[in-house]
Amino acid sequence: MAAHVYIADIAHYEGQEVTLRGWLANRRSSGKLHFLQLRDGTGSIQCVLFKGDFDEETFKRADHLNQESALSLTGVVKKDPRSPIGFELSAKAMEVVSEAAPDYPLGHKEHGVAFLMDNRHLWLRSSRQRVILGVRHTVVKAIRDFFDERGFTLVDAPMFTPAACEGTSTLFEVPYFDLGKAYLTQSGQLYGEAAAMAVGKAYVFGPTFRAEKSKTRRHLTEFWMVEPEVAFMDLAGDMELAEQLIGHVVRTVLAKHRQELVSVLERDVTKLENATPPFPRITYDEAIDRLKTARPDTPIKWGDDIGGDEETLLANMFDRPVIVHHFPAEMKAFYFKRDATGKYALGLDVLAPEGYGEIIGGGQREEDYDTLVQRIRDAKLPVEAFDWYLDLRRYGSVPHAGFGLGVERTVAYLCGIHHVRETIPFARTMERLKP
RNA sequence: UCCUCGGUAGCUCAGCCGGCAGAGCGGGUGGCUGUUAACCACUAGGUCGGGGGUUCGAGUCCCUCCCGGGGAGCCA
Repeated sequence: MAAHVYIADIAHYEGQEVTLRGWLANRRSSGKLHFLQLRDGTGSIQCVLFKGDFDEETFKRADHLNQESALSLTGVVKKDPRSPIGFELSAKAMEVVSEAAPDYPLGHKEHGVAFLMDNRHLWLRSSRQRVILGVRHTVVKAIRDFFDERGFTLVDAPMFTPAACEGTSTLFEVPYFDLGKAYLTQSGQLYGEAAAMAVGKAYVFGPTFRAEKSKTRRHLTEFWMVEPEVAFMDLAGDMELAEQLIGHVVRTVLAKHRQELVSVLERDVTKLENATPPFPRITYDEAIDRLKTARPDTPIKWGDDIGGDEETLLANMFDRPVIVHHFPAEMKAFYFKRDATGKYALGLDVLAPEGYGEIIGGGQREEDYDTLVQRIRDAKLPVEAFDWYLDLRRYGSVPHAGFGLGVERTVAYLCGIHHVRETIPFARTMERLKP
C-alpha cells in the first residue's frame, strides 16, 4: 500500500509509488491513454493511465467518470517537462471513492457572476478561489500575529447589542426573549474601548453587520473587521499602528503567496511591494485641495464626504496606501475627539491604492466625560443607553485611540480582485442569503 | 430609494430593418499511445423571464410586472 501524499509535496516523491486522493477536475483521452486531472485542495496534477496497466472495465470507466468524482489514484511520480508543475503521476491503480452526479454545473468555460454566486459552494473548488481563501487565511493569521507580538490581548465583543453603536446606521434587528429587540453589532469599538482600559492594548476581531442597502463592489452586509484599541495612544500613534499593521500584512502575504498571486490571480505585485511604512499623511483639507487641483470641475467642497470616485483619484496620487486625517468634526461620529479649535475630528482613514478604497477608519476618542455626554445629546442619541460607556470616562479616563480594518477590502486589495464578494467564503449581500 | 445594463439550450453568448431558433462549451455515442480549456465525426437538448398590446406575422417594436448585474448615497 503506497503512502498518501498531497500534490503540493509531490516533488519530494519523484520515482516513488504514492497514492493521491482528490477530485476529478478534467479528463482527456487519446484512446489507449487517459489523462485525468486530479485536484486535492493543495494543487492539481495530471495522472496518466495506460490501457495496458488496467483491466478493461476500470480503464473504460476512467474515461467516463463525471467531473468532480472523488478518486484515489496510485502510481509512480514522474518528472515531466510538459507538466505545469513539473511532475505527473503514472497511475497503476484507480479507486473511485464516489462517482459524482453527471450534472456538475460548473464547466471549464466562463460563467456569469450570478450563476457562480448561486453555486458558491462549488465555485470554491476552483484554483482562483482556493488562492483567495489561502490569502484570506494568511491575512487573518498575520493580523493576529502582529497584535500578539506587540502585547495586545484579543477581547471578543458581542454580536448581539442593545442599541446602535453610532446611532443612525441601519441595523439588523432580532427578537431577544423578554428583553424585546436586540441588534447585530455594527462595530465592536465601544467594547474595545472598555477592554483597552482593562488590558491596555486590546483588539476585537469578528464579524460585523450593516443593514444598509449598499450595492457596490466594496460592500457586504456581513463582513469581518479587526479593531485595535490602545490606552494612552493619540492620533499620531494610531497612524503609526495602522501603517505598521498594513505593512506587516502585505509583507507576510507576499512572502507566502507571491507565486500564486502572479500566476493564478495575475496580480501585479509590484504595486504591493511599495506598501511599506511610512505612508504619506495628508489632512482632509489638503485632500480636498488636491482633488480640486487635479479635477477643477469636481463638485466636491469642504465638508463633503470623499466619494468613491474622488477616493480613487486621491489614492492614485500615491504609490502606497495614504492616510487622510483631521476631518471636519461634523462628518464623524460622536465619540471622536476634536482638535483644540473644535473644527476638526481627530480621525484617520487609510485609502488603499488602485481604487480599493477605505480599508481603515478610526481615530482618537473623546475621553472627557462632560464633552462626551454633550456629543451624545447633540447626536440625538439616548444617553441612558451609553451609561456603561460613559463609566469609562468616570473611572480613570485616559486618552486613547484605535481603528477598524476591513478584512475583505484588504484581501481584495492584496489579490487585485474587483469585488469583495469573492474575498469571503460565503458572501452576504442585499440580494443574496444563499448558499 | 435612485440611475444604468441585462434575462434566448445545463453554461457563455449571437440573433441585423419584424419573416424557418443558432454557435461554442458541457452531455451522449464512436475514433485516436502524449493530451493538458485536447482534437475529429455524429447526436440529443428551447415556456426566447411572466403577462398584456401592435401586426398577416414578435426573440426582435410598445406597456407592465418579476428577477439579476453594475453604480450612487452610506460605510470597512
